[in-house]
Amino acid sequence: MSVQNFKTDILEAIASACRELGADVDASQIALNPVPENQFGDIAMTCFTLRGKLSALDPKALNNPAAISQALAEKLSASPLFEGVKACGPYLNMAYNTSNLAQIVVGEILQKGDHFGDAEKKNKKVVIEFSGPNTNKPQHLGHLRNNVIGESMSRLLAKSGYDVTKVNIINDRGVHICKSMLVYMKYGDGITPESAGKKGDHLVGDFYVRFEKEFQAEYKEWLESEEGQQAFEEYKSSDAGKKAQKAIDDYAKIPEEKRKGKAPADLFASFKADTKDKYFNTKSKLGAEATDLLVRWEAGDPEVRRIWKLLNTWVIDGFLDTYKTLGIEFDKLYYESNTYKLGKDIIEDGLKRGIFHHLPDNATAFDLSRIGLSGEKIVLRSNGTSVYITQDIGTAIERYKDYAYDKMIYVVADEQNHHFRVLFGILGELRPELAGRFEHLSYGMVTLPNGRMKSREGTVVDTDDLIEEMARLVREVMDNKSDREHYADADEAEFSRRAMVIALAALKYFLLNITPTSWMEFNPEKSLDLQGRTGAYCLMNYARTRSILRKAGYTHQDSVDPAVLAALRTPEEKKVLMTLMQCPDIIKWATESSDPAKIAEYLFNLCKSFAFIFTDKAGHPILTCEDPALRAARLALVDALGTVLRMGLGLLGIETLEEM
RNA sequence: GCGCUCAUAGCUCAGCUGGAUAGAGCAACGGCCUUCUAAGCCGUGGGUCGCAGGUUCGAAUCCUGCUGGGCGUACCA
Repeated sequence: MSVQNFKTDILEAIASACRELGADVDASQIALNPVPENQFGDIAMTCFTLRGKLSALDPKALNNPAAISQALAEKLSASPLFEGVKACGPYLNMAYNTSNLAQIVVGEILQKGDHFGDAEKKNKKVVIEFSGPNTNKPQHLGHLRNNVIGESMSRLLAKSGYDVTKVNIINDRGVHICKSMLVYMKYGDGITPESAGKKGDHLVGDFYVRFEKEFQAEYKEWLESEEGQQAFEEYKSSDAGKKAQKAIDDYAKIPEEKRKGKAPADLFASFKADTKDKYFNTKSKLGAEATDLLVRWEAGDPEVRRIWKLLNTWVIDGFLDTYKTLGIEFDKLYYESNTYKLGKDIIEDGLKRGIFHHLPDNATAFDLSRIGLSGEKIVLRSNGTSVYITQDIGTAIERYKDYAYDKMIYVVADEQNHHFRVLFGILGELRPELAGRFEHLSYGMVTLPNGRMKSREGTVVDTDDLIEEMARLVREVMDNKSDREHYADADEAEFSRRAMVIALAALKYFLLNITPTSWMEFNPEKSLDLQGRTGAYCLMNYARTRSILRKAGYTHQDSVDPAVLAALRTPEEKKVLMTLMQCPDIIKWATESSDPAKIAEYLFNLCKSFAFIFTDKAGHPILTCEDPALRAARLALVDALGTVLRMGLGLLGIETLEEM
């Protein structure tokens, strides 16, 4: 008997009771709900939907949910599956037979171990792309959210029976990396990560920051120059300028007490923002130098390529370090420098097939009304060069050649929702057989208490720094613990290993605890917490299970005498059993809804159900339990719970500790 | 302007595809370390689910309108 069969049996018993009362009901149509606290039973069926269906009932009862519930309760009361069935108004409430539940749930978990909850192999290939860093600066908190979501989804998909391939696309080409290269060439003076004592990605990030600083200075000087002032005058009378002025005027008209939201930027500030790119591309000396590097890179200039290669190696080594710390490995790294030319021939082919068309200036475009959107999307510029979407089209099709995927998932922030709608729409037109295989796993931004992270304002939270800070905080808590005897036989290396495991657990749990689609706030003061619903709490409860089992001299057995397990029967034990039983459904649900937060929430609930028992030494003694059968049953329960906890944390990419 | 999206406790977030008295963590307050790890356990207070309608036996959940945020609407990536 497995948990799955048990659930099927219950649905079948209810369906059968319905049939006996004259309704044509199939078990698969029955939906059960949890029962609110303080109500009888564990699981309930709502009887409104059965109105008029139980033809065996007398006419007065036929449309009365309470009567229907009552009739079904009478039919089911003899079932050995339940220790009680009760009609509570229109609800049919059922209480599981606890001993039976214990035998089924604990029995299956002990037997399957970490494979508890595994779905059957689906023989479907999923390629999941995540991380996608740029090689001009280190990864920040936003990337970290992407990384942990991607990793967790990969594990969930594998657990759910898919054949998963994890890929990363490194954006190692473009004007952004040229900016860092330029600073290195101008001021680098032969510096290396070793000589600077820095990770390569951080060093190159410093170059990038230096570029932005120099550029801002140059831009400021221009803005103050006669030419800049004149451009400002022109801006004032331009459409963009008038629009900005109107926003400012409109805001000023609102009475002060009624003003909501942010005030619009002043006219000069909006001019400054509006003109920055134009200045970079047409006036700036530094801009010209960076763009020149890009041109030389594309032409294959050996010196530019050498420096590019050098810096990229530094950065990517830095990224690999960070991935290693995070416990993330990719099956394949794609590099944009190898893929950016892909897609052009596919566009040419699509043009011949009438999917794309030329605009008057010779640019190639896709008519978005073909996919229910409006406007046109340029897929090749008038000069014939690629845009962002061109290479995405090429890469998706190239990857199909590599992996013949049934599904291709892109873990990318929600600011690109529209881009992916367009991309998937175009791919569906180009390759109808691939339509429906693409999914954008869209996630929200991580904000700070005062808004979005802005590199210009230096408010970006760096991933490596954050991990280090978290580990430091964990270490502080460890060092201040009152019961240090638990660490007695650990050495310094073991301390710091544990601190790192806990720190990563805390960060990953924090990021995964919130539904990916929601934007989330990171508050440096409050978010680095080890109390309450956190990764540390889950790890601690796992360590508690291990500690008890160690002290009991317990050794895991794949099967335990059902008669022993039948000793479990308190409401709190039942709560644990019922939570354990949910596990496979939660995994399925989290996978289907692309939401690791459902696992995070589940694990917290599981821990809480155990924490009560663990601390209730008087009511639920385990080690000190005098009844040998009950002691054995509780130890088996602790083993089962620890197993599910370890497996579930694994789905979040969180490693456990035997002691903490 | 148009498209997408969000609005739930003081704060950060859940709410299982319409079900019973809307939950958790943090923060506040009160208990609990001679006994299985106090990074803990137990308890108390705190919500007209943005507003107004509609559908339904039943709405935080579905529909419409409104208000207010956010993102997008590039021959940038």
